[in-house]
Amino acid sequence: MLIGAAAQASGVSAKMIRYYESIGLLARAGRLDSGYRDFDGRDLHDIRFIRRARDLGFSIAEITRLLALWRDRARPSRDVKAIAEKHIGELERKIADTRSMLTTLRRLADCCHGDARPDCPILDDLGGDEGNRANRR
Amino acid sequence: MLIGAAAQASGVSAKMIRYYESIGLLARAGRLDSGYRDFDGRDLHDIRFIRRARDLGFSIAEITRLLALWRDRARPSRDVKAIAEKHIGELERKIADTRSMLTTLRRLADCCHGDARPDCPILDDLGGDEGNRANRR
DNA sequence: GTAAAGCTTCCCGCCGTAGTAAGGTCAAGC
DNA sequence: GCTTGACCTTACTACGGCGGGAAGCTTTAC
Repeated sequence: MLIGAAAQASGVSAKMIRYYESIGLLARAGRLDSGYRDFDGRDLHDIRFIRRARDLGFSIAEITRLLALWRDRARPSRDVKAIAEKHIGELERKIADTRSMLTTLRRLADCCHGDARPDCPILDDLGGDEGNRANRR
Repeated sequence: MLIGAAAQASGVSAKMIRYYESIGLLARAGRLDSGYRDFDGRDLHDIRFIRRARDLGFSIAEITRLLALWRDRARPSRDVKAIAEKHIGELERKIADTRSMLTTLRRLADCCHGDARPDCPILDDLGGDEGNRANRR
């Protein structure tokens, strides 16, 4: 299976497959006489694993650990769960951060006429004096 | 006012102030005979503006436009509001994406014993056959 | 025989930030 | 005057995850 087919089958671009190999996330694939990479089922599995893990927002470093655990038949599920829960915490924090931006922004946008006049509470907040600023956090 | 004081007063690192100047987001600051940058009130205002806009998640490109609007006394607030609302949409999308990861991850983590045994629905999902995969979206 | 599609490596870009190195400047204290 | 240390300067590197493209080789199809 050539890299294009593996890309097609996994939803990961050929570019990224090479990249993952280069950073050691994927094992070095076998090569044909031509020098072309030749992927087998195991390789494809790993690529799909990476793809799914990235869809869940795991970082490359986390995926490295997850893949190692996957390969380890004697892994304690505790270790996997710990990684997942740490990531869950990060996602929750990210949502909270984004939501607080959103709250502020929506309040400001709601107060803005949005017409031809120059007065704008959004700019007042960004550029403005401390007194008039909306509560930011 | 030297760059260190401006950094202190704005909460933006000296590094980033130089960077913002280098990309044209900030006007080139005046210089003392020594070559040191010399920031005045206007400069400091802009730096603080940038800081607040970044706290709200605006990109550099958006801040460039927002700063230009701020400087334009004849701006239509409509333009400002449009930028804000576009950004609100992006934040909402980001939250939705993150939340859907979170939902899947939480379901998987809840099913994982998290003990010494190797069985793990999280790894099953990531590496597993299609049949057993949790509903991902 | 030739064209096109696919592969190879290598290098550059993005965004926003941090670090580090090698040097100039300035104020304080001896 | 001289040293010390804090501060400034530019210039380069790196990060995470990609994407783009050049220049060249291989394979397939007609």
